[in-house]
Order: sequence, then structure tokens, then C-alpha cells
Amino acid sequence: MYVSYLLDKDNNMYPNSVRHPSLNLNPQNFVPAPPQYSDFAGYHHVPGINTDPHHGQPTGTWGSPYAPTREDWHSYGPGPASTSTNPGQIAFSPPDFNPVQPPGPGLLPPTINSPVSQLSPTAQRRNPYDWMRRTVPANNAVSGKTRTKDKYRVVYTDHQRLELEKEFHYSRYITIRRKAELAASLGLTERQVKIWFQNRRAKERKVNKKKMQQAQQASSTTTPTPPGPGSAGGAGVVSSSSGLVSPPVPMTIKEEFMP
DNA sequence: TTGTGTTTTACGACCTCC
DNA sequence: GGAGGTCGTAAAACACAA
Repeated sequence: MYVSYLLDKDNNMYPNSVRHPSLNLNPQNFVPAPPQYSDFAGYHHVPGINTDPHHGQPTGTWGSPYAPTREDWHSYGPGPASTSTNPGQIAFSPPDFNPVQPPGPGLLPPTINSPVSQLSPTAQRRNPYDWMRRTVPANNAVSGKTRTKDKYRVVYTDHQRLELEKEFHYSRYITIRRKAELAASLGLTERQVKIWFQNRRAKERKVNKKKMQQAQQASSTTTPTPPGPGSAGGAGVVSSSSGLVSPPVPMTIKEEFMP
């Protein structure tokens, strides 16, 4: 890995090894996402749902009504029963959420120690969470690669990405406190969490933009109306200075979250 | 295999806000 | 001035067709 390079920039970068083969979660431990989680890009943030004090962040530029409450996140993880079979996975519920987990069935440390079977490298993506279970070489954490050398980025574990997605699902913009908590619980740095959210928002904008363009194309083919001012090539889709798109598009079941 | 396209981390530049 | 936002981009990791 490029730990040395990153350590030069951020003392807290990679405080411990994040890369471990056993961190890759068994896809069997995931449950298919319910229909309401068909597409992260389509979630609606509801201002005012942030009853959690540390989630009382302003809605900021994200004015669209997004995100269900965290109670809904139960459906992400394995249920209570599966916590015994795989201590690395926890049911994510708001009252229980404590990023600094005590020893035992917590977030990261038990996962590292728990033997989780590796997926066959030839396995195809059939599970809605397949996108999160890529295998990672075990020596990534100690390889000491840098950006200027032959390797410059790590691949987050399935668990890390799942927890980040959960948080993103809850709110597109993470608070400072939640960022610190999440970073601590996932073994990431706050910088990594921040950048992950930035990249995730960028991805969402990209997906939304693509959807809007496709919708415009579909509508233009069905109803051949001449393009109005500012509607050429879907250029007028992205709203305002924030670049955010208000997605009035109906929710569609995203392929990767289909059961 | 291998070539190619896509996705995922990570960064720098620039901007806004406090 | 610092923190955090978007935007553009680099490059590793990955998926998949030929």
C-alpha cells in the first residue's frame, strides 16, 4: 500500500490495517435489499428527520426530500439471528449504533478475527451486494505502495462500503461528528470518509444526469417536440450552482439491489 | 489470456462559507 | 485562513467480451 506516502500527508492516515482477506464478507450474510432501497440515487431526504442530535445537520444544498430513517436500515444487515453466525456483521439500528464498539460483536475488529469464507474469484454478480464483495489481496496493508509508485489506492472492504452506504443513504452530507465516529468504527481516516462521501455524491450526480438524459431522449422520441431554450443535450438538467439534480424521476429498481 | 470499458479511491484546483 | 464543497482527472481494481 501507499501508507508511507499517505502518512506523510496525514498522520492519522491508515492508523491500522484495513486490508485483511477475512474482511471480505460472505455474500450469504447479506439480505436482499428491499424495494425501497432500489436505488441510492433515488432516496429522498426528509428535512427534519434528523432527530439524532449528531445528525442535526442542515440540509444545505441538498434540498430534496431524501432518506428514510435509520430504522429502515435493519433490512440492510443480516438480522439479529445472523449476528451469531457472523459477528462481523451487525444489524444497524439507530439506538444501538455506537461506532466505538466494545470488544465482541462490533464492527471491524471482530470481522478481522472472524473467519469469513472467501468468494470464488470466478463468481458472477448475482447478489444485490455482489458489488461490495470484491476480493482484496491480503498484503495490501503492508505493501507500502505510494501514488507515485505502482499502486496508490486501496479497496475498501465490503463492510466498510456497506456502512458508508448506509450513512450516505441516511444523509448525503455527513456531519463532523458522524464522520469521526464512522472513521473510528471502520478503521478509516476522517479524510477517507470525507472523500468517500464526495465521490459518492459525484457518482450520484452522474447517475442522475444519465437518467435525466435518458428520460429526455425517451420523451423526445415519443413526443417529438422541438427543443426549447436551454434544453439542448440535457444541458439544462443540472440545477443551479450546486450542480445537484432534483430527481423527480420515479424510483426504479437498480439492478445491483435487485434480489 | 488479453484488450477494453467501467467503477472505485484519491488528489489538486478552485470556490464558498464561517 | 481553514474546512469542506464541486469538478476534473489519474490510476488501480474490476467485469466482461473476444
